[in-house]
Amino acid sequence: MTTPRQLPMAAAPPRVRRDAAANSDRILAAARDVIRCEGIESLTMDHLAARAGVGKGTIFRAFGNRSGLFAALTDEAERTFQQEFLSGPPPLGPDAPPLQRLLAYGEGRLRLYAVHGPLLKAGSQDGSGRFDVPARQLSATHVRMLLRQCGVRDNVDVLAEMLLAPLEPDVTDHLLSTRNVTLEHVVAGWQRVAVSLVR
Amino acid sequence: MTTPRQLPMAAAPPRVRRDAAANSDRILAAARDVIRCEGIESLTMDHLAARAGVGKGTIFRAFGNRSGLFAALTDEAERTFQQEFLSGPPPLGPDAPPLQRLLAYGEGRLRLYAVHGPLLKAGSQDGSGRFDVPARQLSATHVRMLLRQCGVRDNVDVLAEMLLAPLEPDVTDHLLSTRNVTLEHVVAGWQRVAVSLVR
DNA sequence: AAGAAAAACGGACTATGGTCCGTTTAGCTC
DNA sequence: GAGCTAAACGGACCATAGTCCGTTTTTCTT
Repeated sequence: MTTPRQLPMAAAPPRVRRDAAANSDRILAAARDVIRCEGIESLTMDHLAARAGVGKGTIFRAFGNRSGLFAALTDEAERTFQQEFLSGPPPLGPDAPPLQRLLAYGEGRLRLYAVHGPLLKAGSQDGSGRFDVPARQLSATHVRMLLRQCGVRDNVDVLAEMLLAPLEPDVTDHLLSTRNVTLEHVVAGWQRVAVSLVR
Repeated sequence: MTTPRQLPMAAAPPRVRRDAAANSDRILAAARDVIRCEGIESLTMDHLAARAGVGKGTIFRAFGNRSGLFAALTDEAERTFQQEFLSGPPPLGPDAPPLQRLLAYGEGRLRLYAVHGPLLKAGSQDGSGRFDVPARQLSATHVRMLLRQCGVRDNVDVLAEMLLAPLEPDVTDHLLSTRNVTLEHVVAGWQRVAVSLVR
């Protein structure tokens, strides 16, 4: 993240103690285990601490809060997706034209839901703080850049949020569960909004 | 409220006991009082119960949960807005052309935030259940209707949600507080999305 | 007006996310 | 390897939303 770009040996890399790393791993493993065996609604912090053989404080020290834990559970997929849209091949990566990249971004984000649906839903921040997560900020920056590259000049900050808001997991969840709609419909709808906005 | 439109004596009107009604009023009054004097973050259920001179169970019996309480606090403004877009004068009401109504709807919804911002923010349902509130369903139905009247034929369910999602209070709150943006910018951005979608 | 049935009351109780701080341990220095 | 320091640990503790059920009150019936 904030690793210095300079000489690798300078500027104190904040060493991670081995017990801390090991505990984080055990917590994540236990969390996946609980989710698989008992369902996501059984994943309380107390239960998880007991299951991982760890104090509750350790979980909060490692992940900050419940949302941080869920973020960590989906971190690998998120990082992969970030790599793809930052430096991967077309249509997500920088070698594709900007509109194509934008459409691919939305589709990718929505399909992430299809894979990690319950996780994302359970982990979505409760109101405040949802926007402060680094991954979300990166996404916002990315969409703003693509909008500019598509020729949008005015009000880019606002328009980017207008495009990002419908990508939140609960929107897709609602559409899929209560209206007669498939993920393909959601993708197509979002892309239609994006195309017409840029055109 | 839910007074029957038909013959008053038919269809068992579920009588509201007088003590219940009085307590609801006292709770709402106490809530506004606490918010005004001590700030919205001091409005815990225990505190409110003590302040209203009422048991905590009474609050939950009357409003269901914390979100229900906040919904009740903004109920009057919400009902007024509903009246306006269902049967009021143009540009919100049925005598205006559909696109104009749609733009006015978005603006009205966003300006509601300017008035009741903290309330709406604090009361916004925590993830699940946000879509099941009657007011939200009415809004969704309204936007779907307007989209159809604007000539949108395909995927109306999805497109309506794409337009509704950015109207959630936390989006506006984020834009206003962290980016250099005014409510007018938010309104203009949303309207641009709506116009380009329909065109 | 008295009695009965249904509804509402209230506050102790539960569940759960998150904090605090005295104790333990990893990793560095000599 | 002994000792030191900063970091991590862990579980008691706190705050708060929401539930439960014995008690009280309203309102209907006769």
